[in-house]
Amino acid sequence: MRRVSIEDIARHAAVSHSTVSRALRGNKRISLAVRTQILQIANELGYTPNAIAQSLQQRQTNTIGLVVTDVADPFWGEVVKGVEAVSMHNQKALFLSASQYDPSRQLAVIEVFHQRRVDGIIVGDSQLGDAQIVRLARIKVPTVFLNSQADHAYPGFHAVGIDNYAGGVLAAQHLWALGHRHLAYLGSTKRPASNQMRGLGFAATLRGYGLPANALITHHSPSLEDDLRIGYELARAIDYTQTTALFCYNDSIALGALTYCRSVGIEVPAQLSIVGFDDVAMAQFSMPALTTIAQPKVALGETAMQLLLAVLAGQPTIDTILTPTLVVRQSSAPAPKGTAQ
Amino acid sequence: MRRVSIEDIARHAAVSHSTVSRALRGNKRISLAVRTQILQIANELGYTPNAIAQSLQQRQTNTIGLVVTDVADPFWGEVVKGVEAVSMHNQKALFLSASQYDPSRQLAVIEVFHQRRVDGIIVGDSQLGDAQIVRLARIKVPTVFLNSQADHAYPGFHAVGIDNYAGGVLAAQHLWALGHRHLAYLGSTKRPASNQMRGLGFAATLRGYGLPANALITHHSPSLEDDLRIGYELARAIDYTQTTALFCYNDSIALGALTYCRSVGIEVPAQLSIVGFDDVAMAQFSMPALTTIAQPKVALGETAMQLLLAVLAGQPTIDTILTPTLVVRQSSAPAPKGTAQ
DNA sequence: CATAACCGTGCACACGTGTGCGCAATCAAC
DNA sequence: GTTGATTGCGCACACGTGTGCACGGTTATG
Repeated sequence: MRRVSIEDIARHAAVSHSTVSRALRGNKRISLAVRTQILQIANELGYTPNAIAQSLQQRQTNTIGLVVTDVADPFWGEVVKGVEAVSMHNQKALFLSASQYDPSRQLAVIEVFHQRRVDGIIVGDSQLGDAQIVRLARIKVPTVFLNSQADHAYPGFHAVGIDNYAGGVLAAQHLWALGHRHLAYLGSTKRPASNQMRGLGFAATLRGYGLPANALITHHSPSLEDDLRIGYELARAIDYTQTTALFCYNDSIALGALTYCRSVGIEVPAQLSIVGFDDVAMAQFSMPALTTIAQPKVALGETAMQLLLAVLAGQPTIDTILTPTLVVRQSSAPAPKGTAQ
Repeated sequence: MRRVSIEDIARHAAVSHSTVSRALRGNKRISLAVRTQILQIANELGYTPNAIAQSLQQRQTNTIGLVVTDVADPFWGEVVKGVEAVSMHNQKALFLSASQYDPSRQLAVIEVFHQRRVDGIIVGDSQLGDAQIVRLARIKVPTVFLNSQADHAYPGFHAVGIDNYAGGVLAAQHLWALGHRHLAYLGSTKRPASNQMRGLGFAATLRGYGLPANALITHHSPSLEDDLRIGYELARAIDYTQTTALFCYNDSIALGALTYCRSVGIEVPAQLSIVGFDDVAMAQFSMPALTTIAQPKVALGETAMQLLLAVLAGQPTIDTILTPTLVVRQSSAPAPKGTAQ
């Protein structure tokens, strides 16, 4: 039942465990004859190095922890994919945990990671409050925040994210250019910061164009339900005798809204334009295909992991803010005639 | 820079590290006075137990490894969610890795897990060949296969999955009852075993009803591309002057097919019925909402993890096969008149 | 009062690995 | 033949934790 260790190999080869260790690591001071013999014995015995013992010795685990809000969310699925790919490629094992949008659970997960002595941590969609951050800062584990919902400006903390405000601006420019003059923003209370920035960029841009304040409606769902359902419910609350365009916090909400529209016979995009956010895989295959503000999701994950690796290597780093892009598809079109002011 | 250990606490409390260890673990033999003092010092010093050292000592890491084909796939996202939830709830940390449908990479990941001395492994969608399985069997780590693509009958190997054949039967019964007499199956070559069973259950049932062989077409995409795109391409190859119903390997393929149909003006379900498989979140929000064979995805992940925990606890276990269910929505309807033979 | 029972704590080892230092043997140089 | 350098390997320790055993001290018992 016991696993084979370098000690066992040493016994078979009639040498000390030190010699075996050096031979396996390719140390030059071990003679070729002994080295090849040891390698062969190791192979015969089916030796697998014990990473736990190595970690203890080296005070480094080659392990990183990733905490996201929900693995089943298509957005985070892609982010995780990016993180995992870079992580794997650099021989780091990846701990994954989900916080279910619960800040206290987010912190709990991080502390478990710390117990496991991960070399670094990536926190997706951080919703940690100040008190929790202070607690976190004490453990001094290099941490990268990915699309954080707050500014965490501490030494040892780094960030990767996208420019949510710019995303809101893009949506506003697009819809304004199409002639829409009564619009609504369907937001998410689960992610307060990014929600606010997207809405702000959207609203400020429209107001800059001269849109009166009462021509822009903002709705946020208070619930923690599935985003698709939230979109469905929020869309139901809109007065479509006026509103001709929806900008949604994300694609799931947009798709939920789209579903509502089709169920009550509102034609998209003829009567109503809908713009989403994220560009999840499904967005290009919905009917009509969804116009959306695309986040480079996989790149976001990759960048976060690369940033963390750079931090671990002691290289100087700077926080990264990626820029979203407008992807025009079929869910947005010129405003119906007679609706412009 | 060094982390605080029980040795440090011992020095502050003027006791030995043994006493500290026992105090922290609540050993009855330590006096209350000493215990409370030690706990306080530990708190002040910001002590966090070193799980690595504990793992080495206990020869158990409280860690499990999960390998799936693609984290960004909505199906696996939900499965991972289930695994993670149970794992977390039982104080086990979860290593996650993706194999990208590459069997050799799947094996490589497993060996990394073994190096890390995980207590158990869950392999999703296993595509390991016999040689690889033999190799795997040598390391003797309790392993659960989840929706495996092959029979891996070895001691220490367990399995959780769904009855793919029964799923095919359900689809056939449903479409036959609606009067469809010319049908097609759109399959996936990426998952040979489940693909075959779903197709077989479908075909055998139809043949049992008396459907002639040439009235059932089967298409498999050879590529490893995105499933949505595969569905789009496969749907394009069908002759719709005859075929009135599609049964698809999974929902992504079905949604891809649906997209194709709408792009060329084929009305679903009036002209064509489509049935998917999996019941991903998106299925209920597509237009029309997708009739599908539902897999209990989260339950699948939960069950796999619970089975693994039972194995680790030395309890007797039996492999589990969950049953899929038919979910009727709007993408399936009676066959158009005049098409029945 | 002597002995036994019990309670609280420390010593020492184990888990598996890597490495600084020393030591013996071989070899080259003068 | 002595010295010095070089090569190949083992000893011993460290990483942080848990635990069997022993040991000293206190209390109960006869």
